Amino acid sequence: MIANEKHSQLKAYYQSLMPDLTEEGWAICESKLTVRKFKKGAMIVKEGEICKHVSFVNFGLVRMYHLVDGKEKIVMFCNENNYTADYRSFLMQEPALTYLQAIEDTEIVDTSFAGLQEIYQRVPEANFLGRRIAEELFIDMCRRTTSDANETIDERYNNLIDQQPWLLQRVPQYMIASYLGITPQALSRIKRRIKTTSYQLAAVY
Amino acid sequence: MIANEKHSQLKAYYQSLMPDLTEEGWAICESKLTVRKFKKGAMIVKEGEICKHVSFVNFGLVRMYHLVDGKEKIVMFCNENNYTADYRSFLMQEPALTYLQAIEDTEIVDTSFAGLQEIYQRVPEANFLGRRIAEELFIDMCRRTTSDANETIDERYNNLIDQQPWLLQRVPQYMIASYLGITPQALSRIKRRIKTTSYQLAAVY
DNA sequence: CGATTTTTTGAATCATATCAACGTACGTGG
DNA sequence: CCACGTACGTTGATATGATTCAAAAAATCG
Repeated sequence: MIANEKHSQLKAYYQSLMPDLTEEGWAICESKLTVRKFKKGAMIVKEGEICKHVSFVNFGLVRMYHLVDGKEKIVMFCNENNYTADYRSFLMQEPALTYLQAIEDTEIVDTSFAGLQEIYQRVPEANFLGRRIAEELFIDMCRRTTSDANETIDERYNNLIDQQPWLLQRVPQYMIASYLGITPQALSRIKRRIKTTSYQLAAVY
Repeated sequence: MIANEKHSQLKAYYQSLMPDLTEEGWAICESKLTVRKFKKGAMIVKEGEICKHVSFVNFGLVRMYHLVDGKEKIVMFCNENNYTADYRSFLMQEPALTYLQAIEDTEIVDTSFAGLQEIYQRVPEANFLGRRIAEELFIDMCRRTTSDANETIDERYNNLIDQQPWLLQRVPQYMIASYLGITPQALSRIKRRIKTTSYQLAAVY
């Protein structure tokens, strides 16, 4: 079925977190899903709106950012096979403090707040899933905070090169800079510094 | 009963999050609880150890901090009627990246990792609780991140005065500075700046 | 190819860190 | 009760690193 096709990635994701999800359980979940597409640059959530869905990214790339004094500060990027949302806004059903924007052509699978509550009620395993998603998000945030606290900017940029090299391919540098919490100029200077440093290291051998 | 006495605050907390928790359910939870006391200055969790419990604070005050280049960076304070833990370490059963220290004489109620898994299995509502706790932690972390991203240090100090005035009473200034991510000297200067600014404002009236 | 966007570079400026010294408060032992 | 030591807070001088503003160079796209 075509409907199945659209949700196959999400089904795999569910099954990886809930190994004993039944077909009936999945059918209930699937009945609550809707698919949306966004062109590159389109806004998915705007500050002040309530974030009405949690959205699983089938393909594409989404950035989450704050707008402060007219300047963007990127909080995170979400690529395919991850959930994206202003999860705080979604959970509390309060206005979002952030923007979510597709920065590539993007397809997402939405679950509404009411739909998720129904899933929690009718599919007992799903509370486990909800717990695991919140825990994962929390752990990610810890990682980020720890890295901000413990690492120099040079180290954080190097880690990004190691751990998310695809970001450098898919995202302009000024967004990387924003994500690292510095200006594009500062990042440019860091790159130069790292390049010359690694030449110096190479010369030692 | 004396045992009940020690857990009464936690029971109230559970009931606030799980209104339909049965007495049987609570009894199962309670059978997994243990109480520990720490003198002011005692370490609850050290970096490199696995955080074996989530701990509900009956009374006292706990700080969570990183040690980086021999310097402490405080991440959060936990006072009575809150959970404290290196929750990342606890969830993943991996070595902690942080320290937890009692900075007042403190009494906590522990739930072990194994104990919590058993609670999740035997008390269905508890998955909901676990989800809510993870969600709460996540939301708190969002708040913190948002505030770090959007506010000047002056604003963050002012917000702290408004929102957690008890911290100023119970915690030395150099810890507040560490929590705000600045040196004690910088905080001292901020205080002076704010004082003179508010005099100037007062003079307008 | 030309137009626009993105990145790089330079110089001036600002904020905070750092180093060092001094002031203050508190508590303990003589 | 006072004197001293320790811990905490304040203040000043200097250094460091990032930001800002401005402009040139490079890359991208229609």
